[in-house]
Amino acid sequence: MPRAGLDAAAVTEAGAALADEIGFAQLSMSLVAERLGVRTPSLYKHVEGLADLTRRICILTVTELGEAVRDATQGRARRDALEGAARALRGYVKQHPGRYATTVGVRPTGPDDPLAAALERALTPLSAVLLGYRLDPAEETHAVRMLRSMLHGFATLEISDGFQMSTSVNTSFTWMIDFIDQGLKAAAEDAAVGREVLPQSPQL
Amino acid sequence: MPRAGLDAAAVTEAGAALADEIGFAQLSMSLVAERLGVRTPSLYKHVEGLADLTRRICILTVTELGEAVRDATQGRARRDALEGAARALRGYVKQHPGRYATTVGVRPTGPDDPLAAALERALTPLSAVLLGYRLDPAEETHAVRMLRSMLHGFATLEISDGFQMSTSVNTSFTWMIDFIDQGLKAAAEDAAVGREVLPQSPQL
DNA sequence: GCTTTAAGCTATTACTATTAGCCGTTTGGA
DNA sequence: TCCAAACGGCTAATAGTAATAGCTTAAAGC
Repeated sequence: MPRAGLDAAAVTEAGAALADEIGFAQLSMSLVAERLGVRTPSLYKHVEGLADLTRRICILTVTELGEAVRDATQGRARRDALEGAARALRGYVKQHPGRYATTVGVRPTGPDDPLAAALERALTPLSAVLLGYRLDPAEETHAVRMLRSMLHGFATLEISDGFQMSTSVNTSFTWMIDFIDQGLKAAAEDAAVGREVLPQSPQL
Repeated sequence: MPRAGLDAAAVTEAGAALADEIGFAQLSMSLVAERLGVRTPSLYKHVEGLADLTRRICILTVTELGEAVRDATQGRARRDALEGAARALRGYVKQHPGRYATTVGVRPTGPDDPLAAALERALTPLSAVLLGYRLDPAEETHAVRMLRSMLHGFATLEISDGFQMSTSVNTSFTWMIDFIDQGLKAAAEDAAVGREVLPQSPQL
């Protein structure tokens, strides 16, 4: 019996691809094994089980997503960066709905969990986008959470075909980006007014 | 053998309660049967299977959610109504995470699907909230979608403990409501400027 | 009170994940 | 180069899942 040359990464990649094709809910160890031309129990030499496989796909996804958002915001600022990040995330989710589904409802088990690091790396470019708006530092966490909520919510509703009406989803998406951009500008102006009264004013 | 007096509604309610307690992913026909003091196959006299049960829980959830949002916005307008709707939705999801999980990734099969009607009823109060801001009618669908995305995204991230930092999630939530309220006001002003040039101006 | 309907049941089938243990391949050291 | 140990595939078996078939009896209607 020849070896298939598998390892954890290959099993994870096969599982991720399969999840995108048939949906995360339909993902099973047997189907992953079948795709790899191997019997089901063989997978357990590389991953600990379905839960472990799901977790590995999740980490892969968060990593890929973070890189996509980072690439899309490099060298851009404010609205350009915001739009780049938003479109990158939306595009990734549309292209990899099965992978993305593995990320909902999981959280790091501890600070040394590789998922924690991946999540932090993925959120960094979002923070960077907001940095360009020069918000009140106290507001930044709130803004990241809002941005994340909106993008995550939009993407999940879109892939499940949650938007009923025929109105263009693309137009709604652009409208939403504009809405956030305008709101962040306004919030930044408020913050700038606050900064003016400080001694080390940036205007001088 | 005495009868348990079950029907589809009772099975659905038991399933919904169980999903809230143990999580939707752990929901099974056997556990629902156990909770109702009945053998598993007996459930099939009332629901067609796990998929059907899930669908029924989903419809129940969307209905309850719509009622909660409607009650929370009755007699209020603009920011008050917005905050009421947002808090009602967030509160429901926190209280019924299992029920809510059944609603992600499902969509009506057709126009006569009871889920379609329930969804429309649930979205009506959201539209009503936005009506108070007197947006450009062409923007209203976009605004509903944005609002839905943000609230859905925030709620799902919160119940999965997706927000890492220690910064208060409550504060972030209020900040987000303010952000939207301010943005809608600004968008409404733009729309009002557009209306001014029309003959039947509302100012007169 | 009898008949019909329907709600429970047991038994069974066909999946699923997972573990135990075998056996041949590959690899690394003498 | 050969041998041993580690490792990656396998078969077989266990337990839990959804779902169906068909029996039996309780409830409802004439």
